Amino acid sequence: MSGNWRPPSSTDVARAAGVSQSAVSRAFTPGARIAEATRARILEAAEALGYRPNLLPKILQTNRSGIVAVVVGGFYNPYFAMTLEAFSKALTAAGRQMMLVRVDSDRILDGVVDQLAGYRVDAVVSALALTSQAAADQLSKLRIPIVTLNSDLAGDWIRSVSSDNFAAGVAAARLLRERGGTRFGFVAGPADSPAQVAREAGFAHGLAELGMASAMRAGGGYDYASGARAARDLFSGGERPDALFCANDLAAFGVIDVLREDFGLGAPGEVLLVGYDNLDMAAWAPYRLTSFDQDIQAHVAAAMELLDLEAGATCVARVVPSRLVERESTLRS
Amino acid sequence: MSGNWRPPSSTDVARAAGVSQSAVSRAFTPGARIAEATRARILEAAEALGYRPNLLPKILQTNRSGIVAVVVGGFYNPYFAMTLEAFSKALTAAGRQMMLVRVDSDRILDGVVDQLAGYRVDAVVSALALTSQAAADQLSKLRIPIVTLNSDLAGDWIRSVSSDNFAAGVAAARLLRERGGTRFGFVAGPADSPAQVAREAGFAHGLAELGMASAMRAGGGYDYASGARAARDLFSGGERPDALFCANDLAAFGVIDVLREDFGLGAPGEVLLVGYDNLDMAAWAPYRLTSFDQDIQAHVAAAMELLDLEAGATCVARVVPSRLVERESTLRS
DNA sequence: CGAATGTGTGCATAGCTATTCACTCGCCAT
DNA sequence: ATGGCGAGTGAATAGCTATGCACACATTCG
Repeated sequence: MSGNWRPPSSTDVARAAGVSQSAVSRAFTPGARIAEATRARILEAAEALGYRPNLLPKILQTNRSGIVAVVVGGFYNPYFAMTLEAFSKALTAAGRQMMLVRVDSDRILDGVVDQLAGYRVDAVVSALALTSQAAADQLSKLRIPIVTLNSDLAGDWIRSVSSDNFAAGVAAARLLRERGGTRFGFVAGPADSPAQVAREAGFAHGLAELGMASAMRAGGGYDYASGARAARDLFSGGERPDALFCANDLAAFGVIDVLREDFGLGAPGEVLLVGYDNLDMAAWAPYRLTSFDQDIQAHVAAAMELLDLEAGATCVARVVPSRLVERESTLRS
Repeated sequence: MSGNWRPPSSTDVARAAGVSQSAVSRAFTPGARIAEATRARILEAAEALGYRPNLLPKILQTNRSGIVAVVVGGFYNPYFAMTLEAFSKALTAAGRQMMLVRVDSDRILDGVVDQLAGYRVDAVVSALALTSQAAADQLSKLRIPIVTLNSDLAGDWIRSVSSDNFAAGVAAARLLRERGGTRFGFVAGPADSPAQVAREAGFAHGLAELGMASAMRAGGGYDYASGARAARDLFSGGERPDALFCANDLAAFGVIDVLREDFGLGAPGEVLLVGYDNLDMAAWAPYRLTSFDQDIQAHVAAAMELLDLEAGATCVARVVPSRLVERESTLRS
């Protein structure tokens, strides 16, 4: 109604209850020294006025906002949604708020850092597949802690949580060999993703250990279309692989659909397949995909711990093991 | 390093540059009266100190934080991820920040409203399937505008954006009839979702208009498992439907997989199917599901408009038409 | 009964920025 | 020459809360 309305302040409540502003503050501060009768009167007045304590002055003094910024690159992959959900739960449980920041590629530099600093966010979690070292350096200079997921940034205020991508790659090679694979293929993710690089390196290492020829290679993205393209590339040539490790589940689904539709190769069946992320869909009937479960709970728990490390001198890195969940995609028909 | 470090303030910069605090403020305020030479000297000093203007004092005075809270119930449905992504883009483009709040059921009351009010969020967007009227009333009393998506809350500061769920239900009935359906079934979402209720009502209305018998009914959730259960229920009895309208795509996928696996009913084929949301997956080979596209861009654009309506006296509601995307699930084999 | 302890309350202040007001110059026009 | 004007700058202030300090009063103990 009125043009310049202003939410009630503690002073307004104090006036209404006939006490001082400090009394109001104490009424809302657990453990503060205040008579129960006074407290009741104040709460009543506050309720009537619709008063809620303004958090900003406290933040202004302490420079601790209780806000954690989570930076993501997009949501096309359900894995991000799962991570976001887990983070949201954990932050809420810790009494903190999540500020969600979405960036296209590395345009993060243009003002986003300024914004985050301006709001005095307590820390930044980067769930970006690719993260800009420049942005990280800026945040470091501002002494804002950063926790990266599956990334390989380094710096004073940077901590990281990763899957043991390399070990999983090795395990994938062993499993596929054990199940009877002889001609191996790797469906790659984007080249600038450290997770992709480590998974591929691990797979190559595992194959070498087993004395197998190195894998054929296709793909180059974490999305469905990229997997579909990779499958066409791999199976259009003369020498077809019979065992595939895919950089993630989403790409694996693209592979499976193309194999079935375009090449009549029913999976499970003629081609062995392993993915990564263990999405809900991996258990669905058309896929039944063997996959590495990233144990998001553990990732998030580790990240939450690292958030509050104030020292920040040494670069802390945590590695969370992935758990292999085997389904029919690694069974011969 | 030092225990109580404090980020540089405008006063620190002023001291370093040999000017007053107000000059520093003006150097960072576009269009402020300041000599170019002075400005340059200040920016240099600010850069050296790593100064970023603190946004909190301004918020403290204006009570406008630039933060919009987005409330969601979970991310299990990729549709939420798509909505979130679109909102994030729109808010960033408008120079605002997103605070993401996740609530289990209606525990939103327990402190979340207090938090949001405390941070002085400019508005709340509720993407919750089910939303608590009590929470909405609290926010209204605080004069915080709310925009709900596909909900039916009402109140002074509440605006809503919805799909034309009823019309889509009618359209689904007509399409299924046109394609040859004779025995209809409805796979329901959760009973407390207004969207579910409207879709079902529209479907029933459409069938009645066509002079068909009312639909068999099963399900009761928006998730995959609920759809799977519904399919078993519907096809275990004697009279099997041959045309299904599913409350959303996720449930439809569950239906399709069960029909194929448990009953050998290939879809597309013997059973006609229509879903809702037009997820990416609806286009994938195992599904090729006819679905209603909610036009998220339009939803978000409408919501962004409604956010800044300051008047708030009348309850504004926008309806966004859904677009039918037909695929093979509505073709007879 | 005096001192000491404890309880409850008010006063004053820090924290940082944008903005208004006032002031000083230099310059132009009358 | 002098009033007026515009540009550039500094001082002061509002905005709200938590908290340290001081004070008043009640209670208990020696």
